[in-house]
Amino acid sequence: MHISLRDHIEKIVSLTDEEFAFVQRHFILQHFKKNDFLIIEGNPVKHTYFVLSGLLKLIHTDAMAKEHIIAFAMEDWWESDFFAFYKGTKATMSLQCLEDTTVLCLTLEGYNSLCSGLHKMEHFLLMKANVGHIAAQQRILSFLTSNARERYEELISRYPALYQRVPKTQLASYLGVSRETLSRLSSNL
Amino acid sequence: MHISLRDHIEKIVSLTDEEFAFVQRHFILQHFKKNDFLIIEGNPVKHTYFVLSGLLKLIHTDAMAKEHIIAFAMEDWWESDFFAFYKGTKATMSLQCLEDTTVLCLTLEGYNSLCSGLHKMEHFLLMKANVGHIAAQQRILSFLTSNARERYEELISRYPALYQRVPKTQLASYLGVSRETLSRLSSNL
DNA sequence: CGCGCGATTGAGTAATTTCAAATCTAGTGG
DNA sequence: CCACTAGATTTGAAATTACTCAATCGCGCG
Repeated sequence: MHISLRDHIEKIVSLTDEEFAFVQRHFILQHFKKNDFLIIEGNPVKHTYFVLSGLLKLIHTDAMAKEHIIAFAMEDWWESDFFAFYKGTKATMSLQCLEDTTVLCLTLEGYNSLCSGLHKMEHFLLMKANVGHIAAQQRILSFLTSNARERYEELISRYPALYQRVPKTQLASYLGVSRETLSRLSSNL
Repeated sequence: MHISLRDHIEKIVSLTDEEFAFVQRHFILQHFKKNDFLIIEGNPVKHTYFVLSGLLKLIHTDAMAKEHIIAFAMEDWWESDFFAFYKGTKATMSLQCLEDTTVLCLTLEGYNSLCSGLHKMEHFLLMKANVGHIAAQQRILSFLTSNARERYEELISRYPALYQRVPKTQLASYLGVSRETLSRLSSNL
């Protein structure tokens, strides 16, 4: 039960069969098991990933070995350590499976070839980057304006599926509170 | 003493004189005074802005009339309420001058004309959007991993100029702490 | 049954907020 | 030059919020 890459792209730009064939040649299909790493902090970042099914977390591990979740990536999302991916530097974040996950992989060469070979795809990627930027700004805003309880409510109302699919500990790590605090918050809603 | 738009663009893609002339026709130059608003919450968003000189803040005002700073925009930065700009909806953020400021304004039509008329500019804008996305993610990460003192130190080490140019109250509002807390933090560094 | 993981609860501590008051500073007008 | 004012900053004290550490609970699974 996978999202179709073509449908995903055609939400933004329409493609001929020929064009889509060109696009498709740039991607490699890969399967990962729960807890597998797609990107490991300190290693090079070979790909940006389009999630067909499953669930990923983009994390950073701090000096005290505490894990922080920068983003979840579910079906139909793109994710990577974008800075390291574009710059060719070592990853400062890891990308790990919360569930068995199927992704399409795109290399930087593929990315550039896609942009220069098919204008529409550059436009598509521009729209995607803008959406990512906007989403990140929204999250910053929720850190500024909302306390832990409100952020928790926002999260589960926006992504009800997450509540079912991931342990509360992971939600706490995304919200920036301890698991104990999150537990106390959810007990008296 | 302005940044040159052409230099700014040519950091990423090179342009012929002819191409730059085409680009330039899309922008309007505007001057604003300290405290003026470029975007007002609840109003339509006509432009995205490239800052030539001065300093802006992108803010959201919450239910208790408390102001939160989502971003500063200094020389050489692009800023807008991007969601409202792209979607043509009402602004959920305001954009206001912290100093007298000169900007180049680009409408959505201009943006689209630029993208379709000159491929290189679409690539340029894609790079800019990616940088914006990455910067926003970094800020999320600093909320997750750092306490107020650490965020404050990061901020002034990354943007020492801000320390001089804006009142501490504004820095507090960017960092997500009360001005009193920020004052106590800076007193015992 | 018993293990292991995740979730909960309690108690004490640390960080931050709020509200109020006191200071400080730069600019203005006399 | 001084007095005055508005804005910005600092300080104090009490209240709130979240954290840590430790113990306990609940449940699915071999």
